[in-house]
Amino acid sequence: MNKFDKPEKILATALKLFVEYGFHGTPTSKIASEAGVSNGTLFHYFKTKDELVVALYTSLKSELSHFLIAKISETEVIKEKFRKLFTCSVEWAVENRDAFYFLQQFHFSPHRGLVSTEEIQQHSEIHLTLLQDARRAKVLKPLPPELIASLFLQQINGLYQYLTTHAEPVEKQQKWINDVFELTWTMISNPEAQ
Amino acid sequence: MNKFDKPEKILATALKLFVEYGFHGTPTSKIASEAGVSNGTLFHYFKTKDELVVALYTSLKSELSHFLIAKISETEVIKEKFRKLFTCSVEWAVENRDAFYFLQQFHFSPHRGLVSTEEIQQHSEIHLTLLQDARRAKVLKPLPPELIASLFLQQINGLYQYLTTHAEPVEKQQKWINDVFELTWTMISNPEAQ
DNA sequence: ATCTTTATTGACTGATCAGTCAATCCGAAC
DNA sequence: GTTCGGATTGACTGATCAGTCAATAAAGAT
Repeated sequence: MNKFDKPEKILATALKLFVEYGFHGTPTSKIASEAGVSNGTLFHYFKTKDELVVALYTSLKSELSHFLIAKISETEVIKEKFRKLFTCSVEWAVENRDAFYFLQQFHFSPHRGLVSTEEIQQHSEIHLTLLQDARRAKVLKPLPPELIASLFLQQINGLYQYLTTHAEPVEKQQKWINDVFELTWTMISNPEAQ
Repeated sequence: MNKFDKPEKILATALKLFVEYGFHGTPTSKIASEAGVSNGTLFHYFKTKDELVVALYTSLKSELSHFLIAKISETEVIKEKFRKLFTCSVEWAVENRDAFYFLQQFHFSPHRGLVSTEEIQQHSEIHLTLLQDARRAKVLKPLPPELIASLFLQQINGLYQYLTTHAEPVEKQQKWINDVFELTWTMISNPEAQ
């Protein structure tokens, strides 16, 4: 194995094990051995176990973030940007179940406090700017932006939950994703304007 | 302290500590000492730490469940039942932040597998029967019931998230709760029938 | 070729902690 | 007042595991 791959391999292995056994249930020794490196190497790249957990979180967050930014910049109309954001988020979540699950797991763990607020906000920058654009264009209901953001994100979550627990053919999945997006859009958009 | 209070006191203390430090970050010894009992007493009432975690989960779940059932049985019209279910869930969540947070934390932890599927379903019985009633009355959109349930639950979640991170006067909170319920209802209900 | 830095190893340690247990305590029953 | 079963205690243990370290190897640098 190329040395440059090792930290990546460690992160990938940690993800798999954390999702299966939790942070506590996964000893660093097991991560190291399953990743095919020695105990010491793991601590060479990540000073502590906590640092490894946080590194995994930021790595996945920015992966998702870049993926979404790339997809969204292709479109122009605001509603279509929202649609892209929605569908791509769900698709990424379903195709990277472990990663998406881990992000939730992390969110509801004390490790969350180890990530600075700025870093967290930097990753939801897309959502915020898109929301501001929509606000300026007056296409949104008169609700607090943060509330709209929260509802929007939880719709993605709800869909992820459903799709990962009910096996369905891909076309059906696509249909639900589009249907739920339309419902969500009706929910948050202002019928008066636009 | 009355001996009958001890298991309850242990559960309450565990809740507080689990939310603050996580399952792993909370030694049983700390739970015992903060609850004002000895190490041995804790293990007298709960054979293992895992059993304590699961006991806390089922205890909170059934507390919420009974609370909701009591509130809902007061009303008759289906939409009003949904409204009650929604508003009461959110209010309970906001007034029992730690408890609601813990339920999520538990949900995204390996402990989840320790609770039998039947037990989990038993606790969401209200949601399921209400959903079946609504289905029979044909007031819902033609989507899979589980998908509707998931979206409904995540709306509660999104609102909880917003309300717990943005301090607002109680009247405002009430307004958002009602507004979001109406939005949710429009989202899941069939405008044709009713 | 020599020197310096960085990567890698795995045996080791010190601390932590879940769970045990023998001993006491307490209250209820009769 | 004696008996008996559960409640309570806290010191103790065996196992686990995060993180160290001294030694070795490999990779660059000049």
